[in-house]
Amino acid sequence: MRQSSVQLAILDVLAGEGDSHLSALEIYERLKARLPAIAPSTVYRALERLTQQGLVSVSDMGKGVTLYERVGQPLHHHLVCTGCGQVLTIDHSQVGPFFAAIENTYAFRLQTNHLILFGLCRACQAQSSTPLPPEA
Amino acid sequence: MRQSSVQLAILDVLAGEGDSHLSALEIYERLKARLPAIAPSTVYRALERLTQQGLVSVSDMGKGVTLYERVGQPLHHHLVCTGCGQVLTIDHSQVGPFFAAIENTYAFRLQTNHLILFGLCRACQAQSSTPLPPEA
DNA sequence: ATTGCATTTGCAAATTTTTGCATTATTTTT
DNA sequence: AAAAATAATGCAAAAATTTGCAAATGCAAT
Repeated sequence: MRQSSVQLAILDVLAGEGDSHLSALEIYERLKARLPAIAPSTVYRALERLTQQGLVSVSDMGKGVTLYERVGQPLHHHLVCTGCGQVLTIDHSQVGPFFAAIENTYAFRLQTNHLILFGLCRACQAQSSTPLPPEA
Repeated sequence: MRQSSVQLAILDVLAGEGDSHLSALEIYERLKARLPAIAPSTVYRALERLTQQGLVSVSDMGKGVTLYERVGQPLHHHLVCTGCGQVLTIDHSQVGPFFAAIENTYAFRLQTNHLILFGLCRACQAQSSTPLPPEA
């Protein structure tokens, strides 16, 4: 794998946005400022390589688009509430031992470093078990 | 949530294929036999509901498409090798305790019931650390 | 059975993502 | 430094997925 200006620019864009989650097309838009002739497919392919290299993580948060984020230390993961859309960030310490166990059991070297788990947050659990009564 | 013929038909199609992984469009094709006027968007939306209900699981295996599978007991998960594409199936017993810990720690009720983890299988690990020498 | 309401569906259009291929860059070899 | 080999890029087209909206359907309460 060789040096790619696009990859560097993508990392820079992600860092510039405070390492928040951006979609491929959002990254593409921001990239056009410095690389006017860039094509969307190039962004998709560069993101794919960055992901393979472990520099970027992919998050399908249940929106209609895939989001990308720069991988930094410490690693983190997310819980996404399917009720209210809230996103909780969880520390890698909760996940690391599980990953290690998988690697040992299956002689597998994990590249996934960013887990997205869906479910219901406490508030939405309460709401779904006790539906709101109609207004008095 | 009410009764939907499309949802029932989808479950039937998935069961008929031996509960293998099918893409939304593959399901759509098979559905057209019995529901000639069905639209792709209907399949996507029905799959989304089935997923929310925990009856179907979603797998992005790294191909260009999302795959769907009927959820059955016992639950299982997958390790996908990014080197050779091989898919290992792992038992839920490896994952259950981890899920339970997350639920307790964050008062979160997980709906995710099918994990896809990427990495390198043993063979591909060996290959990547010791690149094959050119043929003699 | 009929009515009223909320959900699901089909269709068309918009978006997002992937793919094939020729060209351009970068690295490696000579 | 050239040449050869390999990987990245741009472009256009294809494929996959999402969205808006009106019509159809299922459910519950008459």
